[in-house]
Amino acid sequence: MKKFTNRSLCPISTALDIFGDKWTLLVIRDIIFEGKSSYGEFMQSAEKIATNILADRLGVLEAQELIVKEKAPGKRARHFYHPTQKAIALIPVIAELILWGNKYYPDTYTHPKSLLTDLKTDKTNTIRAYTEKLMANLNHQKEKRKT
Amino acid sequence: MKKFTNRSLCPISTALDIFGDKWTLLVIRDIIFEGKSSYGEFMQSAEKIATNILADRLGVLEAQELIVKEKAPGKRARHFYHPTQKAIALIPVIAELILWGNKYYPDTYTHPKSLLTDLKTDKTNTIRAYTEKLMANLNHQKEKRKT
DNA sequence: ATAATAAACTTGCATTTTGCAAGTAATAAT
DNA sequence: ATTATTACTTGCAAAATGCAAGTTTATTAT
Repeated sequence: MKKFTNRSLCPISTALDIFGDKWTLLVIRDIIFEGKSSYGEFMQSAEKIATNILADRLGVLEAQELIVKEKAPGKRARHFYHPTQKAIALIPVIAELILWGNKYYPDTYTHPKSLLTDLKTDKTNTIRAYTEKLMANLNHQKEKRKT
Repeated sequence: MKKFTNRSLCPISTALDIFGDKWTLLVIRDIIFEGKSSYGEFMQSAEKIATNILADRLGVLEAQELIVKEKAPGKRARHFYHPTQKAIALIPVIAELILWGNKYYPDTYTHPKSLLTDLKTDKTNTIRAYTEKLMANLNHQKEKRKT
């Protein structure tokens, strides 16, 4: 696993200490915008992450409390990876990244396709909608844990 | 120099292909928020970038047209590195990164210190103010080039 | 009960990137 | 002419990445 060091007390560098690489934010993207939650689903993304890198990044994300790992009920040796509030709070960052990326690389597109058009049309409400939906799931799980 | 490949047509992965590492965005930060413009100034930042990494990243940023390199008039072997519109357009991304970083790592702070409080108080106008100031400089240089 | 299948990793190893120290080239001040 | 400053380049060790293959645990099929 990657070692974790804080290079400075800058909030940008502190954020980059966690996900300043080519892969970590793509896993977050898959979880947040594509609704993916399992190892196999992450492996299927277009960028073709290597299995050892994926395992490492899931470990980092869990250690930094951006995701929680849960045993899937009944289903084989399957696990679910769910976002925490800390990951959900990255939605505005990723939304701005999408807008920037598409502005300067217009051939790019998102999954789902509507995400990009929605962001261009009404950024604030699109971010709010994704955030609220994921926060609701998060509360729903907490409820389950209580019972 | 780092080789450049597009892993997919996702705007996020395309953006990360350029600055998905621990250093590139810090150089952009120095240029945009701290008004730095020379090699020596970048070297002085708290994170202590290695000189070969800095040289590499300045090359990437120039190749990707996020900065332009200019010979400093009269002054030694000095160069200036100025942001292009493409770099200035990253301000919203970095602003959201700052807010996220400080929310989950409250000990962090920005240079200048006012930047963080301004973003918390009025994100939209803070982003606009930084953007307009840098865009004005950019236009001013174009004028100079004409004469 | 046994075998086959599937999901989620782990391991080994070659390649690439990073980090650190030292050296060099071009210009300018003294 | 000598020294200092700025912006690099080079060499090398350490770490991260990428690829292929193997392992583990659990479930389904026979």
